[in-house]
Amino acid sequence: MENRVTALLREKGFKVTPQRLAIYKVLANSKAHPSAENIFQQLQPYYPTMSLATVYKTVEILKEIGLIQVLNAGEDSFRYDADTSMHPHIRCLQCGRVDDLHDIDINTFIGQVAEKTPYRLTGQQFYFYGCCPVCQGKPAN
Amino acid sequence: MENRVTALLREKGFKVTPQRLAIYKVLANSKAHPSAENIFQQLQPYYPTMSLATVYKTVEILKEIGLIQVLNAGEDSFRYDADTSMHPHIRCLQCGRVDDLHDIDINTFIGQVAEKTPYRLTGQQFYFYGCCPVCQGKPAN
DNA sequence: TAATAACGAATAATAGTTATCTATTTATAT
DNA sequence: ATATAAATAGATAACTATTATTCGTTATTA
Repeated sequence: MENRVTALLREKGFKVTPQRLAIYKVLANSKAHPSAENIFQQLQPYYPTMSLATVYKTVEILKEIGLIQVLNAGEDSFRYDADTSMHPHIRCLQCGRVDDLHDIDINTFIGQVAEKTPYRLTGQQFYFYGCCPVCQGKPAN
Repeated sequence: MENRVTALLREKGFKVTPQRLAIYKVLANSKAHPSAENIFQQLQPYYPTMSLATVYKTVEILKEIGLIQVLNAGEDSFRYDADTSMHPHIRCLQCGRVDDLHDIDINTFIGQVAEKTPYRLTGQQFYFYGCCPVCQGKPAN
């Protein structure tokens, strides 16, 4: 799996560095859709000299070569997801966690839009909002 | 229509000011989903002393009392929409315009998600991306 | 019309992100 | 392995959207 990243970076003319592999690995091993700040903090113990700018530059590259997707779930910062398959996301308005929604048929929905809009479609993002199971047990803030 | 806004502001304990009515009117008369900066510029000729902070505070209030909805179509700024009905949006990746998508059945899609997720759903936003009819005629940038 | 609570404008502050600069590191060909 | 050229990482400054603060002004209510 690390080879695939290495190969793709080289193929697209980017150099392979430990930082880039580490940042991708954080995303590949997480289902929490971390933000740049988040990735930075997770790597801090292992790469104490790495700067936040490096994280931003790297996720930009990873997005460009199609290894990750960028999420904008109405927060003040972006999140990143190594699962590039097309799937909706859901955010808990109480605790802020963002989860994947899998096994949902999105194709009929997309097909419907494709039929009706004069746009040529190239992509889409679906965001749901609500209260996660954990927070349903807590008193509403 | 202006009476509805006036009444709702008062009812919720907010004062009715010319600036607030003007900002709402800009949104109500537009299908372009303007940003705060945009609203500010449109009102500049008529309210030359109005500050951008006033626009931000006002859209926050308008959102709170349910007169508008806030869009986050993956740009660096938010957009505002006086059409609070639940409808998907589509953004042209070339020129940046954002259009409404109407007459789309979103309920089966939402129903499907409601069934599968353990979250309690409270809302959703659907964003499509592509190339608008105008830009399809232009050379790709 | 007076009292009071909220507001608008100006400004400063904040936060996320991007640009710049230079020493260092990677890739490639010897 | 090593030298070389190109790209990168880190530090820092800059930038932009948004939010907070302050104070004179205005809308509401009686």
